[in-house]
Amino acid sequence: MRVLHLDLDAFFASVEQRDKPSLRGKPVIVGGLGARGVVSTASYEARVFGVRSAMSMSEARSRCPNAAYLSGRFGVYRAVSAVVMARLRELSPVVEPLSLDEAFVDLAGSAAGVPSSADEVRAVAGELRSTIVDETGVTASVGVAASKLMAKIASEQAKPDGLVVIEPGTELDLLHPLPIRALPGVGPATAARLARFGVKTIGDLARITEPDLVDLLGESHGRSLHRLSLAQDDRPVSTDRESKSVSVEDTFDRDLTDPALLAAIVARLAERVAGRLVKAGLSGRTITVKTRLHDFTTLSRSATLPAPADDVRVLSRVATRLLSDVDTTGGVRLLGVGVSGLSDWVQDDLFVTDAAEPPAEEEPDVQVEEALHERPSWSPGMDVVHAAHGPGWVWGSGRGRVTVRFETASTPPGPIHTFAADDPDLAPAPPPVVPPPPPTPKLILE
DNA sequence: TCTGGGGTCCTAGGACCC
DNA sequence: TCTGGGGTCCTAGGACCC
Repeated sequence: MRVLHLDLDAFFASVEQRDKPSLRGKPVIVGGLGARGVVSTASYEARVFGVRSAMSMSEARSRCPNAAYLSGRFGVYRAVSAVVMARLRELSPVVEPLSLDEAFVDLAGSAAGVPSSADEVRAVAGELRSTIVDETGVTASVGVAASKLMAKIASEQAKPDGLVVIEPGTELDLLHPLPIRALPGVGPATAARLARFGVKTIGDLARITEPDLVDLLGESHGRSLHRLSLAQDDRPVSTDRESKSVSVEDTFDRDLTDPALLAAIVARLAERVAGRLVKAGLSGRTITVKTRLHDFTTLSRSATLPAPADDVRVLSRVATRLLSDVDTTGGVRLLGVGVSGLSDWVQDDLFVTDAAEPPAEEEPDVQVEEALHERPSWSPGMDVVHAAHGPGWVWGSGRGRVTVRFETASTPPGPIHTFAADDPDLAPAPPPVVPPPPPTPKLILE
């Protein structure tokens, strides 16, 4: 009984009810309020009406028209979450957050050591739960068991606002009657596949031999589910998980078709990704553009650079080039830009101390040049122009016209103005104006 | 008005190398 | 001379999780 799993109950909705007493005891639904929003969290009062996470808001509204619909205040949720995580770290430094509202704790990392009896576990977990309610005003469900798997199953059983401790040796009694969907890693597709073989419960699953499961689900998935079905789980609680990708995506209220507009949007998404990379001190080699078409088919196009980049211009150029490989004529409902293959060093650093490196210095420019040659003369989101209104970004282009938004990194957003493509007023900006602002110099010490 | 946004991990095929 | 075998990297897609 060394692993503790904590899950805050209907977290976002609970925070809203805490801060707005008129919402207490009432159905509260937090999610996207736009035309294509989905439910992020439904309070327990809303769940009575069948409202669930990931359900479309339109369905939620028809099931529960009288609920309070809120878009969410993520800054507040982050702050509450930080308080909770801090309490967990007092219990043991070995904490693995899974999201804002969920974390594992390895109690073996605590100064007090692993609680030796179930009573002791109950005392520790009970105190934790009451501290959290006192300090944050939201309730937590807690599970404690010998492994991550069983701790998570236990906290699920404990919901809402409860505590379940699984004593060693009793795991299979609890696990085997549960539906296979209760196992982490069994989603709709895997459940449907297993159902065709009459596998409904975790106990059914445990009776399938490992080779059969591997045949059915593949090497990795088959092996791991076989082990989990027998409550065999030695995955460690790991504190320092480095992020592997950074991405940004937007779903539009209606499908978009204008190629110039799509290109401009991809360029802005690339800017947002670049901003987050720079802020985190990261750069990445592989750039991916995600496109969801009108019929929900999802395509991705990616390109890998010779060296990691975090530069807006590089990311924008590559992303728009990747988008141009996709047939968007039928309409696009979502665009996204992501960067993976991350490094925590920045290639164009001003002070590179290791003189032996790098040939990487030149190579990204080759990519940039290539990308440039494949694009029209005015590139949304990338080219900066200097016209009657002052400096601005090219926001859209095509069909003989160019849309300019008068804004640069150093000026606030200005008006959007449309020019004829051959308008003499439309001149490339002098080089010094080109954003982004110079990054603050970083010194590589190692 | 069906179906968000941020991630992780896996698979499969092809290129390329030894 | 008629066909290996393993490893790595890259791309695209898909399942899954919160």
